[in-house]
Amino acid sequence: MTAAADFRPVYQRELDDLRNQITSGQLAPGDALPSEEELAQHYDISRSSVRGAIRALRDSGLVEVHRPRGTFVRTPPIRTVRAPTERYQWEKNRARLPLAERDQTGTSERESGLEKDELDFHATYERQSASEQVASKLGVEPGTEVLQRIYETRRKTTQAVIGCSRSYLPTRLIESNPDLFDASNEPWPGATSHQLYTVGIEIDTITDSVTTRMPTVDEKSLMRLVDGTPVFEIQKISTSTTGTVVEVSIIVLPGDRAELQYTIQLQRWE
Amino acid sequence: MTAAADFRPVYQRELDDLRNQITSGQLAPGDALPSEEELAQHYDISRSSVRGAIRALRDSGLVEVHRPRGTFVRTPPIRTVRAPTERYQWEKNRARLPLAERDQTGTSERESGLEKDELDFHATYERQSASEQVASKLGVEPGTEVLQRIYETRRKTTQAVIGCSRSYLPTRLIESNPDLFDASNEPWPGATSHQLYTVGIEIDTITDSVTTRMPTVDEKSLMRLVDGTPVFEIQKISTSTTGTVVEVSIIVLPGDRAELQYTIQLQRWE
DNA sequence: GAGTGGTCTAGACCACTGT
DNA sequence: CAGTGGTCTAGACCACTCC
Repeated sequence: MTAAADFRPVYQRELDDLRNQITSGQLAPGDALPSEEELAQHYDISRSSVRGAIRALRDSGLVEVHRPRGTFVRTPPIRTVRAPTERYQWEKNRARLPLAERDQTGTSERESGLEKDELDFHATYERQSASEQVASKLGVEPGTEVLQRIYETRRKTTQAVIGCSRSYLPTRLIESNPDLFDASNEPWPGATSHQLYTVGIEIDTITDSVTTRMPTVDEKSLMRLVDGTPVFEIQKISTSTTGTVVEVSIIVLPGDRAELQYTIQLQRWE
Repeated sequence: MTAAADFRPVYQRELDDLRNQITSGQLAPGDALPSEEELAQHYDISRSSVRGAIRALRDSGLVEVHRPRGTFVRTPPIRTVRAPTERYQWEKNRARLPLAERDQTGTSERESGLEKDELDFHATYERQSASEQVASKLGVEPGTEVLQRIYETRRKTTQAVIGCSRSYLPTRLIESNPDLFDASNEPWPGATSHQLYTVGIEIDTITDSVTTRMPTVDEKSLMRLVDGTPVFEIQKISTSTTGTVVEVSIIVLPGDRAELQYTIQLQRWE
């Protein structure tokens, strides 16, 4: 039914209308949208069509649903800057400091801008044989024994995961220090840089390969991601001063709350 | 109707089933899914519910729809690696080479792995007053005159946009060379590095701030993105050897076909 | 012309929240 | 208890492509 002056799908009118109201600020962040029933009556369309429009708004991150309270204009999330260029150097410098200083601040606190007691940190260790993918990155044969370490940092208040990483180290490189196989030593003061330092390894180069994708179902609920939020996946490869790949990490970060900052210093002319 | 042995939504059974078939390889990339009607009969649910499941599969990038041919298992797209760490240095080095050498290969070809004649390159220039956002990045007063340059690189065959960037230069810095205001000189051999070289500017540091988000409606159709594909947005800030910000660029890349690779060289111990 | 997915309607019941 | 969004059904018509 209804006038067909418009050739586009019925719900487009509602979609455009709401989108305009939001981007123009007529509907401010935090404001509630009318209920689906009300919208259906207002635009004289069925509730299914209303839901189509709202889905489009969700997918583009403009609104979020708090069931069963209603649908609200989304407050743009604050992005935490992660600056690997400086961060990795900072970590390396800390590795040779005395324990007292290494123990001061962990990397997660430094970067998230949160205090130690606002964060829950969790580490799981497991000896594994390297999958094909990990092996090829590490430059070892598939099946070679590696130590898998899974790190999760959560906000204490909400228990939402802020960042999650899986790290792989060939066990052969680190077996001279049995402490490195014991997860209960985490959080290790001075992080991986210091752990490797105890077995005589110095990191020379780190390569971050950054990709973006939609989260898996698990990641979505773990990180409390709203619909239409992508994630960063960073593959971090650390090479030692002897040219060996010593660690591969896969880091997943919520795409709406993270910003990655890389600084490239160019060589001077002349 | 139907047995309620399962507490989850009706379409979950179909969703899990199809997801397994795809990840296990039972349904290979390129294979067609059964039609919505067939699926509805097979799982004994309504077509709307089938569509819910298919939408979830699309959103997680597992299938794509070629209307009205059918729904197909998606072939994982090939990611083109973009390595700014080397790329920016390469561009800078080229700036002082003779014209003949600068003219050889452009940056877009080098990085996309495609030949010059497979790409369509388009540039638009416009003098503007700086928006608040651009001005704050450039470190100038809002309203200061800037040159906006919009670059679009398309695949010649499909006309799909491979990358799009908007660059802003304060006109004051470059007014000594009128050629720099003429878009018909694009593609300029040696790119921005050489353009700035002609007005005596040497770039010292470049900072890339990488974020990820869902594309706007326009970006989605321009880049021919399938549903559930995020984009990278890179804010590139170039600083000259005198410490002045000379260029701000905003680069948007398709998230399913791009990979960003940054290399961090650490200082040696001792 | 057959078959596909896109859109749409007009109903219905549910779990959950806040009052 | 009222009101929300989530799920679901059983129909319908359409534009489009491929044969």
